[in-house]
Amino acid sequence: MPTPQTSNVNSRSLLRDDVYLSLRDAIIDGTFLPGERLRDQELESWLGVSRTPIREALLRLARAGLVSAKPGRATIVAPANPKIVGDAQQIAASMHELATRLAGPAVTPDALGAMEAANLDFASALVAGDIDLALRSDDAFHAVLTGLSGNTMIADVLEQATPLIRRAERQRFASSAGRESVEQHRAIVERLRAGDVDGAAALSRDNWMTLHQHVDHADG
Amino acid sequence: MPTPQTSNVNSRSLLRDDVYLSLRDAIIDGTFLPGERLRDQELESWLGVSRTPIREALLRLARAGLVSAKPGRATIVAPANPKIVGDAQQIAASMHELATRLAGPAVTPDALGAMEAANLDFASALVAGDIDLALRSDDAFHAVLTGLSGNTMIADVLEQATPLIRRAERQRFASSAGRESVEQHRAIVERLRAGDVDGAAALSRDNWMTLHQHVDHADG
DNA sequence: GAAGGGAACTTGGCATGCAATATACTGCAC
DNA sequence: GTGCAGTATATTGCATGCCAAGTTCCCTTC
Repeated sequence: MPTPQTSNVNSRSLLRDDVYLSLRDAIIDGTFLPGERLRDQELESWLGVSRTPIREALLRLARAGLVSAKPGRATIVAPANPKIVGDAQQIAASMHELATRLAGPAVTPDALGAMEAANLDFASALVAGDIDLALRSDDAFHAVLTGLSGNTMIADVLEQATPLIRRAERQRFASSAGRESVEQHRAIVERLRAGDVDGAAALSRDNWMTLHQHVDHADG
Repeated sequence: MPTPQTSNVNSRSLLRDDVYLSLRDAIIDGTFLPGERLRDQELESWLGVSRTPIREALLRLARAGLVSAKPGRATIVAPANPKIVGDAQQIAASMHELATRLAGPAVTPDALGAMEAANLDFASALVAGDIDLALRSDDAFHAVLTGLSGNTMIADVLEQATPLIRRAERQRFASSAGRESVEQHRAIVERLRAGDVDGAAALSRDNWMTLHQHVDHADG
């Protein structure tokens, strides 16, 4: 469990954001299992903060689909629902397709280099079986394009849709899916280098939809 | 200004949701102007509820980009930024394109009839100059497809991206843009009726991007 | 012994009080 | 007169208390 950092006062960090990140990561990495009840009081003593920032964070998590809050009854970690994960991946695929299309004209050799570097990290992390690093490298790869797109809302939507996907991926991460992704990443960079923005955008979408197929067979 | 409904107790309606809707509509219809300060205390006496549900609603509005919260300083209505509105419209266009593509196979004659009816309401509302009814009819038109898509997250994302667009549209609603939309709606229904899902999806996207052009010249 | 009802406990939603910080104003010095 | 510093106020973030709704368990009754 990550220690809550309450001593960081210079950047005016908000407790509710820290709590959100802590809970989000805990749900993604399986510290809190699907269906598990999240009692305010437990989280209160767990994170060392009051109920207010915790409830604000839980509201965000509920909107992201990671927790399911039944007013007056209970707040539980959202059960792993393949249908919902598929929905989230369709959203993510559309966003990455859009980001790639928008980033196309702004792509520089440096950006392509960064993407290749992230893809290499991704590949070696897969070989080493380091799922954590693999997912972070995957994020880094796509973050190049979302950043270059110039549309800041894309990141907001993705930040809302991706956690659900990540949790499912982590639960059953088929290395074959990862290896396919490495090849798809390479193809995206190649298309961008060739100036084929439409092709790169389609590949970005496919990249997120093919991952979907592996998750689709999961059942919580 | 809408009167706050606090007497509705039968359906376990949450105060924070009522507050969110009230504030959202007030910002969209110009009751609260861009840059205007939103003091918790004022809203407290305004809506007749405590600060807690108000702050929870403001957090949602901040994530939707309708309010800009500077921690410890002030919370203001987000200034009308054409760039941000354009970003939101790219998101909305992608979502509607995706929804149309997904809804394609599930489209029924009844659904097409509902869309045509909504489009007629939309057209007559434009003629009558009833912007409120026009926007609601436009929503009803597209809601048919988002509902048929089977992807519930699409509605969530749209509910987050659309208010920004609606506010801008309302500020300077060129009736010409509306008339173009009527024709585009008709074309979408026609393509769906002909079984051309790809064409309908492309038109759905274009429909939201062309609206964008009219908003783009606005400046807050 | 089983089923129904009621009471107590659990839990989350809402209200309110406290603390910290940013801004603005005022007073003093140069 | 201007610039800086100190203080006061206003406003948000955080903590806590209260209340209603739901669930569970036990007691009573058939």
